[in-house]
Amino acid sequence: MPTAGRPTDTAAGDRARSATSADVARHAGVSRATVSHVLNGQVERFLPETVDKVRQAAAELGYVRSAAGRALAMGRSDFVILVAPPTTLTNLQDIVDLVSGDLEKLGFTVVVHVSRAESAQVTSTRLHNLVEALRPAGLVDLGSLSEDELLKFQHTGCPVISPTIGTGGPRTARDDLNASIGRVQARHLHRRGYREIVYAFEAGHRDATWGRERMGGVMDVCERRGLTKPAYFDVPLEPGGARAALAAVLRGRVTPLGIACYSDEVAVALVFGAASTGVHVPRDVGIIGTYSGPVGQIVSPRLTSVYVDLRVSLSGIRTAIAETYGGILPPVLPAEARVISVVEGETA
Amino acid sequence: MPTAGRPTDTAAGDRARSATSADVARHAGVSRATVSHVLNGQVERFLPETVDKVRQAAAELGYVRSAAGRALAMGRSDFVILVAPPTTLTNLQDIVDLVSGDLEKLGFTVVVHVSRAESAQVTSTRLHNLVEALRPAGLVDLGSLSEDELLKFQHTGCPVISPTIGTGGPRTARDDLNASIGRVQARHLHRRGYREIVYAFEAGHRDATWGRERMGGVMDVCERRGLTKPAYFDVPLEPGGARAALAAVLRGRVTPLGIACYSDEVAVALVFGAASTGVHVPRDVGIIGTYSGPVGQIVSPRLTSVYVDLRVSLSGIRTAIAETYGGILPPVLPAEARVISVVEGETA
DNA sequence: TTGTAGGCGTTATCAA
DNA sequence: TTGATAACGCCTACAA
Repeated sequence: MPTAGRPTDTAAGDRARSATSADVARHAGVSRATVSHVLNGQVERFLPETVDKVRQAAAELGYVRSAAGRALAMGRSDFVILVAPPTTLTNLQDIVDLVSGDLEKLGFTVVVHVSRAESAQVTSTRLHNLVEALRPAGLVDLGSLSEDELLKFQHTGCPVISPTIGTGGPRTARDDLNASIGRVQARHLHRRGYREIVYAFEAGHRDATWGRERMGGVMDVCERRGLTKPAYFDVPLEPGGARAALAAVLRGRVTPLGIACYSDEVAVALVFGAASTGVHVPRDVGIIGTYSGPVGQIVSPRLTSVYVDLRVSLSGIRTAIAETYGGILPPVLPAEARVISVVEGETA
Repeated sequence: MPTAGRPTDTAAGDRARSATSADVARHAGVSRATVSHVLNGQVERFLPETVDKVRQAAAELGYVRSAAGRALAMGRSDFVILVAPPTTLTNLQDIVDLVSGDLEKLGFTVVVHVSRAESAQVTSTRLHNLVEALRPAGLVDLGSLSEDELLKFQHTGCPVISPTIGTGGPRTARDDLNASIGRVQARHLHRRGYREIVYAFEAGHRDATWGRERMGGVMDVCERRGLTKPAYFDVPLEPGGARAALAAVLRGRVTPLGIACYSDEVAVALVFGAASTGVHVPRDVGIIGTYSGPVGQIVSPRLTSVYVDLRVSLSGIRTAIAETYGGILPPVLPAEARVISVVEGETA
């Protein structure tokens, strides 16, 4: 409930109250109902002449129907909330592009809700209020919402699209993508001969979205293959800190150590930390990151990393969108399109 | 106009129509008007007992007032649109945190609109529709909107907050921040003894937001100091490409060359490209980036870069928010707080 | 101190 | 083929 004092009138005084459907109706010499019908595509049942008049009037007046009015009448707005995970997503832009491209073609308006850092609790409440207030046509989760939350939102009557639900799979789809990242990392390290594996978080972000899931995947593989249960540690993204962290994990070890990293940044920090300590990569330690932008590939040594194909991993969501709203199905991806693949670098 | 077929009813059937103010009124045994008043802070004029009843009822029913209804009645919603620039903003999260922290304390809900890649034209239209439809309480521009657009939105009656306008300064505030980045880069390179300077864009992103402005700053300094007008070139974020690009600019040169880069990624790519070609940094070429995450600081050699302090550079916007809506002014920053500073690394 | 009534812009229903 | 009319949920003068 805004405490707001009226924002100072900044612009020129002719504050043009935007055109309403009544204005359009008047301008076209028809009734509001007609305007509504025509503008909603019920063109077939009107004289072409009438249709034109209405459209023209609307165009001339720059009429955009009020979301409020429409939402009120329909019980649901045309907004789709895209929930961005509280992760440093280097390519949020691209994701939004892909998703909202589909949706806007269907006449929806995408609005992004970025989860704030705070407690999960607070964040959840904020989103809940947003949903309750906006009555969106849908909620697109990129994978950061828990199943409980998803169900709660669905229960609101708001269709929910998420990797977890959209794929029709069981509750595991989302965890699975991230667990898979971990698994791929672990398998690669193991294949490369590292018999002991640890997991590296970014300092201060151990609870970063999906961190646990990814490490879970690593543990998974280790357990199945009879390796010792992986330890984990935090890496500050700053030379001294990274060096110290690395030194600490290596203390007392003799056999080569494989390090699966939460992100490419963490991995790069470790790689250079190692170099500056005389630890040889990949002989003494193997380091594999998680692709998060080009960083890892423009440095030398080139980072070994796990790449998640955006197009592929989003195709589940895009399909779900198409199914839910009757849009066009996204292009079918070649069978060999892999969501996760290893970028073979020089560090593991 | 959504073509949407009704989204399949997914959840259990007890689709709880959310509580309305009428429900709350009934539940509390008062009239809807009373509910409205109380919930909007007109507490003083009611019996404390009544106030409690209402609040309790609202809480019990999980009542959240409909944005639609409110917007319709008020002519303006409680949403504030935060326009994110079409740039890879590593820390969009942080920015949103800072800005929406202020706003949410005032009862507004922040919603992010990320400009898509497409043509400026299309993007502008999308935003325009969003504004027209949402009738937001305000529009916070992070600096990607042109003055014309800003004015157009203001004209809609929507208070606009932006670096350009918020600071009360002339049209230059925003350009200035970016031009300053360029100027600082150029000055640093010049001070370090590079007598010829060029500008490096990221390949495929020459039109990235602010790229021109930044290069403008570089040219500015060069001109004023009598250096030759800087050339510019594109750097692919990939080892081979970067190497080739570097080779091309260096061809035929003999004196040390200073390179001001659009981003740290570009800078890092060049640094490693140079290393692999036997070009010595910083002796043969000096490279200075623009801080965009920790990348530059975790590699060796540590990148010399220009750092833009988010807190400081956002304080203009936060102040504008406070002034516009009567919130609390952001903490006064120490005088020496510099928006832009040079991170002294080993590459220039 | 509380309630009544009218209107905000749109859509759906039904009558003309 | 069109147009009245009644919701939708909320806010606010104004009346009680």
